[in-house]
Amino acid sequence: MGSIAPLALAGTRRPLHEETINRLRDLIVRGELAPGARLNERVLTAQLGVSRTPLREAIKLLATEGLVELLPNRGAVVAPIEPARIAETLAVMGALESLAGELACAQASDRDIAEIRALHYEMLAMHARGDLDGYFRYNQAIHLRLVEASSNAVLAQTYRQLNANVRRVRYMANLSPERWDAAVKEHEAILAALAARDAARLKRLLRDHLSAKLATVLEAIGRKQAA
Amino acid sequence: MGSIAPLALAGTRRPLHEETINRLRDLIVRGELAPGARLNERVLTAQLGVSRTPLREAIKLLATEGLVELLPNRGAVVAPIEPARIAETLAVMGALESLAGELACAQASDRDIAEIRALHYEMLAMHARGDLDGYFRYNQAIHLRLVEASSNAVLAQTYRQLNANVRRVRYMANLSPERWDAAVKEHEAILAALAARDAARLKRLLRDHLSAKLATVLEAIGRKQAA
DNA sequence: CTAGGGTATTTTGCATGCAAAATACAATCT
DNA sequence: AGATTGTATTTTGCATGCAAAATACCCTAG
Repeated sequence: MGSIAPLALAGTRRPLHEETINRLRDLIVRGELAPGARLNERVLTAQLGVSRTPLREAIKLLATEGLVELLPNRGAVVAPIEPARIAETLAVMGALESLAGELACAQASDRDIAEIRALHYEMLAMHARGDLDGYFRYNQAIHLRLVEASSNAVLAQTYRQLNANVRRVRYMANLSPERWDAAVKEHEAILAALAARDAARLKRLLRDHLSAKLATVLEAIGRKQAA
Repeated sequence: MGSIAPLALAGTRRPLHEETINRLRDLIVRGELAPGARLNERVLTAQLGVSRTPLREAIKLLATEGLVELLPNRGAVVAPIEPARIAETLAVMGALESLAGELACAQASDRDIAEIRALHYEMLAMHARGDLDGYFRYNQAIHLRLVEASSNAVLAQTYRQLNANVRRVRYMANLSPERWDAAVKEHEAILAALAARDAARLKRLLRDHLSAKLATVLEAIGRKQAA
C-alpha cells in the first residue's frame, strides 16, 4: 500500500489569521498602507475578505513586530518610520548578523555556501542591469540565507522579525550609484570570508556592512523628510 | 487654570487582552502551566475570567514569544523546554547583551550605573543569605537594567522577549554552590567594567557570563531529564 | 480481549452581536 | 464668526453563536 499521501495538501488552506497576517504585513512593508495610516477594521475586513476576528489577531501580532501601533480604544495605525528606531533596529541586526556569520562559518554546509554564492551572482546580474528591485530581492535572500546557515532557528526568527521593519524603508529610498557599488564590493568580501570560513573576518565585515547600511538608510530618510 | 489631571488614571484598566497576555505568560514562566500542557480555551477562560476572544489573542501572541506552540485546528500547548532551543536563545541573548554592554558604556547615566550597583549589592545580600529566589530576582533586574541602559529600545524589547523563554528553566533548575559563587564573581567584574565604562572589557565579560549561564542551564536540564 | 468503525461530544476557527468609548456633527450661545 | 455643549454616528473591545474539525466513546466483529 502506498503511504497515505497528504492528499488534503492541495485543499489545505493555511489558517485564515496566518494568511491575514502575511497579507497585512505585505501591505505595510510595501508601503501600500502608508506609515501613520489608520487601520479601520471595517475597511480592512472588506478589503481582505475576512471577518474582524482574524484581522484583529493579525493587527495585534504585527504590533509586536513594530509594524503597527496600538492606540487603546482607538484602534491602530501603521507605525510611522522613525529614523531613531530604524537606527536602533539596524544596530541590533548588526549584532545578530555578525553572530550568524560567526556560527555559519562553523555550521554551514558546502551546499549552503554554494547557494549563497549562486544568489550572489544573481545579485551581481541585477546590479549590472541596474535593476534595483531585483538587487534588493537577492540581497535580502543572501542575508536571510546567511542567517539561516547559522543553524540557530531563534536567531533566524528574531532577525526576520526585525527585518520587516527595515524593509519598509526600501520602498521609500533609492540608493546612490556609489553606495550601490560599494555595497556590492562589501558583499564580495563577505562571500569570500564565508567561503574561507574565516569567522573573525566575516564577523567584522558583516558588522561594517550593516553599519554602512545604517548610514545609507538614515541618509535616505533624511532626504525623504527634507523633500 | 490647573492642568486637567488624568483623573481617569485610577479607574483606567489596561485592555483586557493585554492583562490576559501578562497573566498567561506568568502562568507559563512560573511553570504553573507545565511544558507540553494543553491550553484548553474553555478551562482557561473560566480560570482567567475572560472570554475566548482576548484569550485567543494572548495565546497567539505568546506563540511568537516561543512560550506556546500552535497546533492548527488542534489548539495550543505550552511549548516544551528543549535544551537545543534554550541554547540557541542564550547564544542570541549573549550577542544582544554584549552589544547592550558596549552601548551602555557610552550611553548610561551615572545614575543608571549607581542603580545597577545598588541592585548588585541587593543581590549580594541574597547570595549571602542563600536566598536563591531573591538572588534570581535581582540578577534578572540587573541584566534588564543593563540592557535598558543601552538606550536602545528595540534591543531591550528583543531581549525581554527572548528572556521569558529562558526564565522558565529557572523554576526547574537549582544552581550548584560553586557555580553560584562563580556567577557572583562574574557580576563583580561586570559591574567594575561598566563603572569604568570599559566597553571592550564589558562586552567580553558579558559574553563569557552568558556562555557560563548556557552551560549551567543545559546541565541543569540534563540532570532534570535524567531524573 | 483486542481491533476497527461509526457516532456523539468536545474543541477549535471564524463570524457576528452588543455595549462602551470615541468621533463627528449640529445647534446654541457669546 | 468662533466656541461650546449636547446628540447622533461610528468604531472599537469583548462576548457569544455557529459550523467544521478533531477527539472521545461505544458498539460490534473477529
